[in-house]
Amino acid sequence: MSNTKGPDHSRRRERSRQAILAATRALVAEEAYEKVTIEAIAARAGVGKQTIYRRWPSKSAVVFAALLALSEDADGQSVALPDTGDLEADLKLVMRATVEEFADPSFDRLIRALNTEIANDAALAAEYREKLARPLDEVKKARLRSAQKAGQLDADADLDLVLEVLYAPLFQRWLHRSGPLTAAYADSLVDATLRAFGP
Amino acid sequence: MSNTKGPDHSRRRERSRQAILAATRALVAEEAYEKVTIEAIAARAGVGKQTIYRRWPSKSAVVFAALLALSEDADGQSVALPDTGDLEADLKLVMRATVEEFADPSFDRLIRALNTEIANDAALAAEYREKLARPLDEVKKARLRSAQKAGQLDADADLDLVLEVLYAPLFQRWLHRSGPLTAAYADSLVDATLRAFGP
DNA sequence: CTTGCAATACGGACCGTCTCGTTTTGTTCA
DNA sequence: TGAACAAAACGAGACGGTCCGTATTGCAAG
Repeated sequence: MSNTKGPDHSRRRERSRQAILAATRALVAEEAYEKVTIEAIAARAGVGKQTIYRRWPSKSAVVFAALLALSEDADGQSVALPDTGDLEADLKLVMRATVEEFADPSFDRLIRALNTEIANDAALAAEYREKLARPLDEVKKARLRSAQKAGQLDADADLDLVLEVLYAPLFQRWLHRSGPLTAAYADSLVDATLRAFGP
Repeated sequence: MSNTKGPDHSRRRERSRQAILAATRALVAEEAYEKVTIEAIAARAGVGKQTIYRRWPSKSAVVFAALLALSEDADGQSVALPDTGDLEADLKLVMRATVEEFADPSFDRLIRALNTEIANDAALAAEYREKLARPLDEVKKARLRSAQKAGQLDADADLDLVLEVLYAPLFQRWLHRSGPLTAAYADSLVDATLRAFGP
């Protein structure tokens, strides 16, 4: 009954949408961020500027959507942390992997662009926390809760605080380029966190 | 003998320089950062654009110089942390003060602008570390060394790591607006840090 | 034959460069 | 001492360029 009028143009819409997001990711990953303009994205995507403005209100929103789509593709896939029963080993594995991610120039540029937009747009920051940061944090907190049950972590620990102490130093060192991101550094963050919140 | 040629026009130079830096600070503190343009700075300072470009190569450099001048004014003044002999009390005092600083809207905008520029300009980031971050870190590390001698902190602790664990969570929570910055939060960071690096 | 689109023209903001004529400053000489 | 001068830095703003966000147009997918 519903939607019986007119042909289904949603496929065109979806194709151009994907072209725009892919072009945005490509440009952000390879160019200096100030060269990533709406006009450049449109040209790269083979799309009129109006088609971009029809969907998103600003460059920030496009960049965010492009990265959000990335994480949604990977959905249901690796959304679980290892749980071998050894919290220290599992965390070191994850933190070392994180360090390696940040070493990839494309990833670096992507996250740097995202952070630039987020730092100056409170609404976008809220959407980032809701749709990107929080789900990831929940996965990590699930692993920490498992450790609490196993007696490897203080049962009264504030898990948000634990995650901050674990990740924020890494993030800041990366953002400000204030020191090398090595596996040893990842390990020392895990060690410090476990000393602070161990049983 | 040297420098006998040409009159000393440094007074004019210095006056316009100060006008530019003051105008930049005022604009960054009160406007949305994207409205802070070279043309706006020049107009506010009552100065030609060329006078700005004669001294600094980019808006980033002007903004950085404006904030650097601020910190150099306060030089030799409060460049020491309290040392009552009680590390926990002293750190909580300092961290609570930091939390309050971030609550000031002008300070918030200033530091947010600085971070935006720094995150996307490696050369500027290096200058920031050298001239702003490092001196402050040295002051903090001096207090930590005193605590090490007093047996209140692990003598083998990596003091850079201690500072990161202490400050980075606060910085990240502020940057991403991911939670409230309260005195209780400041205290809990000190507590966690001291558990991690205590004697 | 309708609807969404690519392409492109448009006015506006700001960029960074470039003249202008003016003001400040130090020097020279009456 | 002070009037005249030359050098330097300056305020103002014109300029061509890029990108913005909007509006129009003709075409192609459905």
